[in-house]
Amino acid sequence: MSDDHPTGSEPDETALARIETEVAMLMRLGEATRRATGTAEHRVLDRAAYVILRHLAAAGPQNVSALAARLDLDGSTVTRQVSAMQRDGLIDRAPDPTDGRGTVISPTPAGLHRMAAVRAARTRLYGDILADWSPGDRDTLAEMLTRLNRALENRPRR
Amino acid sequence: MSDDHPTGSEPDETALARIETEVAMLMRLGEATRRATGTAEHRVLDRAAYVILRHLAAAGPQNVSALAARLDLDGSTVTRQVSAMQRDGLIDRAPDPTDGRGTVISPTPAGLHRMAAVRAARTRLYGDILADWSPGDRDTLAEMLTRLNRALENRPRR
DNA sequence: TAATTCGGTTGTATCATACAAACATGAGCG
DNA sequence: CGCTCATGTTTGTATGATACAACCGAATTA
Repeated sequence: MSDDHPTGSEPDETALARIETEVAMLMRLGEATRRATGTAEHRVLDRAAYVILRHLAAAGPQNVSALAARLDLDGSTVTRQVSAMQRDGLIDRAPDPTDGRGTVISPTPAGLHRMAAVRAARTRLYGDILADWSPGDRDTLAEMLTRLNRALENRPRR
Repeated sequence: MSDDHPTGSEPDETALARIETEVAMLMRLGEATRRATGTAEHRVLDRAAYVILRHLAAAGPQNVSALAARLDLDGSTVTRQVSAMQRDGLIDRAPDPTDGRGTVISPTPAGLHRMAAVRAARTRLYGDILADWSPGDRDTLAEMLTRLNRALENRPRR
């Protein structure tokens, strides 16, 4: 690659282009990795189901809209996700006592357990994948990913 | 792995767990970001269509199987993707002269043009999102993402 | 109280993807 | 050579993830 631009050397533009490239690739490979994390017995948690559980565990029970906003998903998508998760016993829905319209979603013990299992499996997988990385490099990667996500979360919305 | 565990503070395990968390989140946010890159006129390139074009541009024309292996996709998925891309004039298919079974996929000028446009738009978007990052941090992020992807590509396959 | 907004659900559509089966072609072997 | 097996590709079918629009009921507000 590295099509030389006529504007002289621009290391910054190059970094952005590389970030763009690698994020796109990570989307693909990460998807494949996710699929690879499933074992026969316990169905793989959906992309969204997993992050929903993670978020409920981290930030406490909350309603559909809050989840949708946080995960940048449409409300209808979250509704369907939590419906499926309720069917599977991963979350509970209860009417919001303070607002007759809302329903509060909370993880069930089974949901938390499943989430932890998936998380452990994936963490193990990353341990294998990054087996030959130094602790310092792992820390740097974790740090950079965290900062990237925070930046993405704060991006100006449509 | 090294003899991790109860050696007091274990920054390494924490780093892996954080990486796992942030990759999962990046999958979600990156998806949203991708959708946000589309303008009304030109349809957003699919997740796969974009990486297929990128790969064809970088590694030259190749057949369905090679693309599938490289992108960790099922062959049937690639077939359908390239069918759609052919319909849209983004790629050409020609019988492989050296192997009657194969078809060689190559990007069309229109496909390359579209790819470049999407790439530019996304790079610009990342420029906005990372506006307040130092060039050094951007380089570090790019570097870490690249290394992560290389590690994912080399992961032991099923 | 009527109008409006807000939270949630359902209807419908699209895309992304996989697995299995079918099919054609190439390769190796008796 | 002709059979068998592997390989490249496609098609059939299923599932999942997701959005947008339309809708309903409750809350808020003018």
